[in-house]
Amino acid sequence: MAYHLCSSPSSRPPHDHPLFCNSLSPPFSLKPTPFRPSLTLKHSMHPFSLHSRTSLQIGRVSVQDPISEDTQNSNSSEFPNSDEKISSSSKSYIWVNPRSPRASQFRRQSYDSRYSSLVRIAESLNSCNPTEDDVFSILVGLGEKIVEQDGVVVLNNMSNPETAPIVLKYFQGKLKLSKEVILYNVTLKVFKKCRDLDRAEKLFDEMLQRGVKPDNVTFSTIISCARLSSLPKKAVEWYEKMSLYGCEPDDVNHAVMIDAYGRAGNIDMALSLYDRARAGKWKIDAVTFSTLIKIYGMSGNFDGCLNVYEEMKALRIKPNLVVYNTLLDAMGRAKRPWQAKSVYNELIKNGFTPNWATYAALLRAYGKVRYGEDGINVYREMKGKGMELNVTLYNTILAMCADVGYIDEAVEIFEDMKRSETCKPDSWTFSSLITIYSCSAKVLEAEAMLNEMLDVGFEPNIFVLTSLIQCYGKANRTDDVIRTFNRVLELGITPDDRFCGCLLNVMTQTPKEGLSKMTNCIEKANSKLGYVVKLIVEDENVEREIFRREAHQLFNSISADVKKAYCNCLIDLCVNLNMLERACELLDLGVTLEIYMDIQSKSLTQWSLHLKSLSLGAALTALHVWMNDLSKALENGEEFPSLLGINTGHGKHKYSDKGLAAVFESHLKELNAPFHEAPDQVGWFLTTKVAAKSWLESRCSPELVAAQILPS
DNA sequence: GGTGAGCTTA
Repeated sequence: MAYHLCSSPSSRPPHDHPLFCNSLSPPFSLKPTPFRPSLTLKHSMHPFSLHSRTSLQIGRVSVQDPISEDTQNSNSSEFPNSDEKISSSSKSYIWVNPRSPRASQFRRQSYDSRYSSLVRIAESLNSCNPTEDDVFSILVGLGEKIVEQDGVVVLNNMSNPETAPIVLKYFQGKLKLSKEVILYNVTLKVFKKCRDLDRAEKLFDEMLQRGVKPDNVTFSTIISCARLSSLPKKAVEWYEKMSLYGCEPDDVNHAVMIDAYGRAGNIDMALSLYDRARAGKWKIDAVTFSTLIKIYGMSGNFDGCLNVYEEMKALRIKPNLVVYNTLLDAMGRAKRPWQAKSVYNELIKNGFTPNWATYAALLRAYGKVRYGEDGINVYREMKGKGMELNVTLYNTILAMCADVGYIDEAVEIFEDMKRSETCKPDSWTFSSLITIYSCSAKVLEAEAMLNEMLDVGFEPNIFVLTSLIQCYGKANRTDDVIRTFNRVLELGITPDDRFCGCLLNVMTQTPKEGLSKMTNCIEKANSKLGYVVKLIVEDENVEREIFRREAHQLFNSISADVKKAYCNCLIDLCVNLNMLERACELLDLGVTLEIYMDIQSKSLTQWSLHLKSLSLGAALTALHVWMNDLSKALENGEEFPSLLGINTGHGKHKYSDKGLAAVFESHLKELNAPFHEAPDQVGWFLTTKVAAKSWLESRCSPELVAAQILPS
């Protein structure tokens, strides 16, 4: 089943990107900024330091490398199924020589038949009325010769939280129990299956009242019930209560708690339990290791993930597929596709067969960093193996296509999906396709896809409407933007930070006459943002301090992942309106609030300006500030380094073939600046100390430079 | 009688 690529990304027509005009369209990147862990994770006891290189860090795999096709290896069974959990403790009424080989077989058969009848009884108890009459009448069927173990087996196979306590009561009344705690524990297990922590807690109180002492199993069951009920903090509470009841946590309790602490967001505690587990030589299995990798990944400590992986190998614990998948996912989130590829190769080498989670993680890893070809290769590999893709996998591939701007490929995959017998496009699918068209301002196609979505019965959601607004904005159709915005309000959808960011981005592309309409929308969507925008568009004379204070308050009120996008757009708006001073003010605020990090850097040999992830307006503003700083340094007689450089990044942003680099090249020429593109360093413009100094000296006063970079 | 896993988007 060959997959044919209709076009390569480079065959798309170049995006028009003139320097200063209303079509100034900074590639609007709403990528979340890397998560910065608030806790420093110290693992002093680890045999591997967090900075040590692990086997997966060696060497970078080329993007162009084909993904290994060597995936036909059969999966060796890592964990033979042990099916020996059922102990034979029932009585046999026919004498068989206990030493004969037939004896154990006989015991087993006899027990199996008893066990099956107990399971059947449990099943009827799951569906009967929760009354003593009904429950007891079923249990009478057990006969008079019941033993404690019968109660354990029945309750252990139950799932009805209303009848289970009545069953418990029956056995308590019928038998003199020697291990009552076990009956309580299996009843708690029923509540755990139903994620009913309330009932579990009530039963715990009841067992205390009856004088039954809880044990470690009691606690691990309740703790696990809490974490399955998405109440990890409750899980922590119960764990901390253990010693009050004379229970010392054991291996199993710790393994559960590493997970529960991780889910409760208490990463320090999770890791310190892990440290204690290692120091105490407790048993830690592959599942717990995968939990640890996930915890490190969530905290943004991606080297920590690799170290855990190395550590488990050092402890001779065999990774399983889930460990590999978790690691793959973490490397994707870390934006390290080459390491994701290494993990993938390693799991293949070790004989595992990739499953959907493996492929989904790989696709996300490639999509995030726009490794389009690699992503499409994953799709080809899955199709080549005849894999049945599910909706999520299709959606992940389409999201990847949206990330890298593969329109034709997305359409083909969408058609393939519609032909598939096992899954149908859902609202996510349509949302991705609408996004793909919107990012390229293909209004007709986006609208057609919207109609197709409505035809099959999906309501437009905030994702779809955000994309459409972006589409109309790019196509300069302000009235359609306003119409769509009103539709959002009519549908009762609350604008979120990203939605407002999109409106703001549209505004940076809106011709002057449309600005007041856009301001109105933004005011309705977010009054704080609306106010700052109004100050920029309508109030030239507002005091600097007041403007800064309002902008500061705005940045404090929005989520971290949109701050840079907002700041970029606001600066673009200022630059579009010839307000360089305001732009500088916002850039400075952005630096102060650490929205922008390390724009300028100085080493002994090189001074640099880093413009990656800045919008065009923000980058030009930063250049202006840098040039002024250099002039000041020259005036002050500061020693210049041998090299000065500007890094614009590779400029391969999706949907924009002309990145910052191309725009800067011509802009630097206009300024007569002696910076030249470095042949061996993509995205770098370099100059020497001598050339820089003579150029700075030849420039007029800094004020005139301002005029030079502004649109005429 | 006890732990326990990857699945999404602007």
